[in-house]
Amino acid sequence: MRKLKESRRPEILDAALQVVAERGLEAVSMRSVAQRIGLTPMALYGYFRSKEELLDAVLGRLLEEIQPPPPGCGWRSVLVHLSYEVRAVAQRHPSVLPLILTRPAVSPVVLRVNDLLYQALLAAGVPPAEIPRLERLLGTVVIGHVLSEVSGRFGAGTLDPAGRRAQPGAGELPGHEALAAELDRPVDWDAEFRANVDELLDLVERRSVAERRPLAEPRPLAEPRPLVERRT
Amino acid sequence: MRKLKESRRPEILDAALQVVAERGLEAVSMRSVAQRIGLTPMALYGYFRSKEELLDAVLGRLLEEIQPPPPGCGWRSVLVHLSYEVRAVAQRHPSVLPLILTRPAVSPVVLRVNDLLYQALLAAGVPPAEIPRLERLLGTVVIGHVLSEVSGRFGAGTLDPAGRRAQPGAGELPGHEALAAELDRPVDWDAEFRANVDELLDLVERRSVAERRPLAEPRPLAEPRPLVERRT
DNA sequence: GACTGACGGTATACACCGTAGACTCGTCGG
DNA sequence: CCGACGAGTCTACGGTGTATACCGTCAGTC
Repeated sequence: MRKLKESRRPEILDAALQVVAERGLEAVSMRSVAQRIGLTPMALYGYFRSKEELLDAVLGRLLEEIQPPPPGCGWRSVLVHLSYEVRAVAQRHPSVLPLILTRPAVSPVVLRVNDLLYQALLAAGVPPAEIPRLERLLGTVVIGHVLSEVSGRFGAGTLDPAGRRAQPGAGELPGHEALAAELDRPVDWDAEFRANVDELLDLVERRSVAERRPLAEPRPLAEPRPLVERRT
Repeated sequence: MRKLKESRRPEILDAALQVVAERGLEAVSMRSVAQRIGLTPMALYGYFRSKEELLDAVLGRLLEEIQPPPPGCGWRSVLVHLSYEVRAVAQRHPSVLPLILTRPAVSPVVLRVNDLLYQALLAAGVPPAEIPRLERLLGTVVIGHVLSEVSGRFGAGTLDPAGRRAQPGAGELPGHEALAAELDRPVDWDAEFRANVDELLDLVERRSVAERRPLAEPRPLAEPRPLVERRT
């Protein structure tokens, strides 16, 4: 039997990942990827219809690296675990990450992860009408944070606050001045990520019906607000 | 006096915005932009050192469209206003948005917006040590939501849930099945954005010291959309 | 054993891209 | 009048994605 056509797809994706790891995302071209495995650029078109489709496949491969949560742990642990896994994958392949918001990313693996999120939110006792929105919010926060961390939105702008304050006319930025001490302090991104996820999960917990377990810590008057009514 | 070189920068940025509005972000090239105002591609290099710098300037121009909040309104109104402004700008120029997370975006206008956020959080009574993180979280949620909405992460994948459930082996996605009714319902993205911002601001309020006003006070459910109308 | 597809891959070509370098002007101060 | 200068052009180079045509090699089948 001849070697199946599908059999070289992983090889090509590996090559693409190598290129992106070594020389950045914009160094990925059909020529550079093909050359790495001794092929002609046009050979890749037997496996992917376009460069776009190849990049989508690269992203899919990345997402397959996220490990499923250990069975039998509570909903909160599941959500925490998945958040950390996403961040870990992102940190392993920082240059590829921008694809995740540029491309629609509808792949089986995304479906599976989403399903785990749905199950966890169901187990948490969140009313079903709220679940899709909360799942999207959680995903947005996790992906948004990781992407900002990796692609520089949190980077130079935030890390050199002294220079930033000096830039415009003096006294133009009273907020920055009042917070100078805090802004100069280096940031522990791990801790910040943990705090954000934790806070989001508190929010989820507050949305759960029946308050199955009254929040362990005495949280001062967190009156659950009536939801904005959605219609349509 | 000779016409200053700086004088044509806005013209070039307008041309770039037209190109991106009509033919998408990847249709922006030095050639296409220059042609639109009757110039040679190389002429642009007198105003921008590279295409990258031009795109950064385009993004900066967009951010300048966001209107400052009307003076004298409360911290919560300020934050709501700014969130909605960002979303409005994004919806006016959806194709340009991916730049905002791809590029570091350190510009004076970003500084000014951040400063307004800092001031609002200070006014809310949030302890200073918490403010930088909360500002980043708020920004991440707003930008992440808008970007997901615009660039398709919320799009095809979520909008055709029936087809998605049919894709993998039956029974592989118990979460999706349990939520089928909810997932089939069309989504009101305006309402979802409002709800997310509102929830984040509740979170901010809960972080504020002294609980200056105990939240029992009836807050108008629907924040009236900022009245300030833009002109350009 | 010869014939026939199909398949993996190649070669060539095209239109386009960002941009470096040298060039041409029209205008200005002296 | 002259030199300087700055805005803009021309040409060219190396790179890109990919459409089209082509080729050798194998699996089966007669």
